[in-house]
Order: sequence, then C-alpha cells, then structure tokens
Amino acid sequence: MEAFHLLSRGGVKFDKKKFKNDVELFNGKKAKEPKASTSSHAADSELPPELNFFKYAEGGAPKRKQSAADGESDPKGKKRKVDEDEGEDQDQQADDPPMPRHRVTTKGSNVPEHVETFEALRERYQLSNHLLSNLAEHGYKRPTGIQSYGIPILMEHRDLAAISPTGTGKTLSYLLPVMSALGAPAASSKSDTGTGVRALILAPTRELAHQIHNECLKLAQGRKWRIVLFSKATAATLKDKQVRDKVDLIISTPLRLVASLQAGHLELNNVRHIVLDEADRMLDAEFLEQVQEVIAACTHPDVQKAVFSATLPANAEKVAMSMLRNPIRVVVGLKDTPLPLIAQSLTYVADDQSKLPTLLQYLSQPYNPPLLIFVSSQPRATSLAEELVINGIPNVDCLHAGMTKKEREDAVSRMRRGESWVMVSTEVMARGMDFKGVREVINYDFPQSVQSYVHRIGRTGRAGREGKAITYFTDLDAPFLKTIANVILQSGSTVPEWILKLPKPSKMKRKQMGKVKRAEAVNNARRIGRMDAIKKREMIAGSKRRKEKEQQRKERLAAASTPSAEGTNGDS
DNA sequence: AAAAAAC
Repeated sequence: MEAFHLLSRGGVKFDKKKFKNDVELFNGKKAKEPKASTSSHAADSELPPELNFFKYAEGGAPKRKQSAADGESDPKGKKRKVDEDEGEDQDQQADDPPMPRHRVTTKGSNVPEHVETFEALRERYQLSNHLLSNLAEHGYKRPTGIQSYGIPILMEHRDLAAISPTGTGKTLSYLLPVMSALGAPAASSKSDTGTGVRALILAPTRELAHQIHNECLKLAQGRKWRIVLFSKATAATLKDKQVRDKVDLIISTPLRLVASLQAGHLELNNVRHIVLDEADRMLDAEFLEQVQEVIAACTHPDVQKAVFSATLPANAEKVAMSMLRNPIRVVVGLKDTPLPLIAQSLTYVADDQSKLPTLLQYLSQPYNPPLLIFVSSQPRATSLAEELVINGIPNVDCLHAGMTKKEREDAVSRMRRGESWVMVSTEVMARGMDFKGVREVINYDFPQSVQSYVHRIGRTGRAGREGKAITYFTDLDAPFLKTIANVILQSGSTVPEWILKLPKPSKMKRKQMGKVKRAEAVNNARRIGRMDAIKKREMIAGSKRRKEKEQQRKERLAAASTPSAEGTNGDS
C-alpha cells in the first residue's frame, strides 16, 4: 500500500528494488482490467484491481519506433547543437524504458558547459551535500536534458528561456538552482541576503503551484527554509511584517500575489530569482498584466529571471525575451511538439451528440486507468462526468476551476491515490500536472490551440513512459484539424492521408470563424466531403454504428437494472 | 483564434 501511494504521488519515482516484494505479490494476484459496465467494488480485498498501478511502471504498451528529434535551424545568431549522450530518465533501473535522446540547442553568449551528473554541480558550483542527498533520496540519479543544460545556466545567475517537452523534468531544473542560491534561511541569524522573500515561482493554476510546492519541500527536507504556497490563508498570515520577513521562497499564482501587493501585505524588493513556469500561458493576454505588476515589484537590481515551458509561440517568446537580461535560450527536442512516446490518433465523431456514444463504447472495452478526458468548458466537464456516472462508469471524477478549493484538492488527491479511473477536466489540468499513472488522454473536445494540444496530451508519456492520446473531432473542428494533424505527424504518430490533403485554412477564414462560426464550419465540413467522399461515408457509417450500439446498450442496461441491485459509486 | 484560469 505504501508503495502504491508513493508511486501514484507526483514526482516520486518508482523504485522496483524497494518494492520488489509488493510487485511480486500484486502480480500474483493477477488483477483484471476494469470493465466499465460490470465492475463493482470489492469490499475487503487487499488490493482492489484499480489500485494495481505497477503494471504501468512495468510498461505494458506496445513498443513504438522513435522518430529522430531534430532542432530547427537558424543561420543567424550564435547557436550550438549538441546531441545529448545520456538518457533523460531519472530512475536508472536497468529495465526502465529508455528515454528518447533529444537534441539540445543553446543560444546566447558565454553559455555555461552542461553537466553530466548532479555531483558535477558540487565540484563546479559547490552545490550543497544536503541538496545532493535529498536528490538521491527522492530517486533523482542523473540529470535530464533540460536539467543538465539549464541548471548550470541558472547556477551562474544567468537569465534563461528554457523549452523542453512535457514530463522531462523542468521543475527540478529551476528548483535546484533557486534552492541552492537561497543559502541560509532568512529566519536564521546567519542570513546575509537581506530581509524578505528571495525567490518567487509563478504558475498558472493552483493545482500546479501546489505540485511545485510539494517538489520544493522534497528538496528542502532537513533545512529550515520557509517555503510558502501562497493562498488566501497564507497571504493573511503575511500581513505581519515579522512573519513575512522570514519567508524564503513563495510559490503562487499571479493574481493572488497582485492582491497581496496591492493590499500592502507583501514586499518583493529582496527577490533575487523569479521563475515563470508555463511561461507562454503566463504571458498571454489575461495573465500578462498581473505578471508584469509582480515583476515590477521585484526591484532588486540583481534579480534573475527564468521562463520555462514545453511550448513557446513566437509572440510569447518575444515578450519573454524582452523581459530577460542577456538571456540564454535552451531548446530540448522540438519546440511545440509532443513526445514521440505518446501514441496519438484522431477519431471522427461527426457532431457533438456522437461523442458520448463513442466514449462509452471506448470505455466498454479494457482501458488503462486513470484516463484523463479534456473538455472545453466547466459545464461540459460537469455534465460529461454526470453522463458517465449515469451510464455506470465506475470511479468517475471531475475537476474544473468552478469547483470549490476543497473539491479541487480532493479531486487531485483522489487522482494521486489512484482512486479516479476517469477524470473529466478542463484546461485547468492541461499544464504541468504530473500524474505518473496516466497512460491515456482523450481530447473529448478538440483543443483550441496547438499549445493546448501539446500540453493536454503531455499529461501522459512522462519521465520516459509511454502514453496514448486520442482526439475526437467533429465537422465543426475541421478548420483546425490539419494543424493538429501536422503536429501529430511531426511527433512520429500517423494520421489518415485524407486529413493531410485538406486545404490549409487561411487566416481570413479562421478569423471569420469567430463571427460566422457555424456557417463557416459547415463549409469546411463540405470541404472534407469533397476531399474523399468514400472515406467520409465510411466514417459516418462508423459513427452511426456506434450510435446504434450505444442505443442497444442503453436498452439492455435499462432492462437489466433493478432498483436495489446495484448502486453506482457516484462520486463526481 | 478562443475558453479557462487567476481573486
């Protein structure tokens, strides 16, 4: 049980040696795949089948060939391309899946040499034994690509724009240097770095801030740093200057900080390190002003800034670079591209009504829980979760930002404990969240951008594990289909030929989508029709078959259900 | 290009 809890908690690496006995025990039990329609909760069994996550750690998915990652080329500017010679995996058990080797590109002046090991950081930068032993303690054996290049840059107090795929260890890349630079806790008499908070990490969602905080606490173990996950409650305690002067590091969402700044309950004039996680998200219109206000409050002349993301569109990069001082840019693998480890596919569902039957059909076959399902809005998340519960799918959960803080926290912890089999969520879960067990992602609603697509499906395929991602598309999604199809192709999965033959929608057309969305979409649907009439007929027929099957299933279910017999464990 | 998330 303990093993399971550790495994399913984000960031904790699976250690087969340590849990060998448990694994054997569980394997002996031969847990069955969950069957959505039939399963009921075994009351007293030692290990309910849904808790057998060890099969994921052992990697049961079919092997897929890797496509060689390739950097973009830019004739101008100082640029270096290096092939990483070590894998990216953090646990180095011999039977772990090999991490893909990503190409690393650096750009900027006097780029520090990368490190091959964490120990090298002690020799070169006097990284403390304390941090090194905490790393070892939590299973970090060798630096990943972004860690091996990014950490030295930050250790040398340089500004950094880091782009590295989902699940490749970006969090540690900034936490380790920042914690190393903290030195003595502000509360101690030995502190010589002035009073007040010295480091600031900004993230777009509470859940992500929370997760970063957890990672931070792992590294901080054994030291008396005050690391504050900023919330309404913690913000209130910082009204007292005595208290807030003893804080070393704050992790927060931007608006929370802005509120405290404006109330005069916070000073950031001693901040030496600012990190923007999910930088492109933090720099888009809705967050930008808040972020700029926070940065403006960090008035210390030596403030170091770093931005991290798996995606960084050109305009976001421009904004980021303009904020940084003599920055170094590091790109691991291909920017804005999913990992080849994630097997991606597209599923045609004709229209919105066809989605549910398609999903129910999918869930009636064996699948790998927990399954993460993305929808486009809060009400859709709620109602899809309800539909699934009504249809007898066990252990359905829902998470969106309209829920209360407690509901959100509970949903995340159920997810971490492996109690959720099917998690329906909005964009709130799309970025940064690290649930090690997630092997499958379904985009029930088509993602609104390439960035959204990359981050959503990046919830699987983390730390070298394989994953699977399915994206539903309707006629209305046609204008953006080709863009996503190209991303899928780029990352080594295949898409139907006819989709690639779709004409590229012009910028004009896409603009019009906003205004005359429906009419335009219908046009595009016609375009699909023109492209390959036979293919489309097949798909529509498939969709009809699924609808019919679902109708039959519902009838059977209605016929079979007796009032007292079964209670769905409906916790949505 | 557009919704969600941030308090």
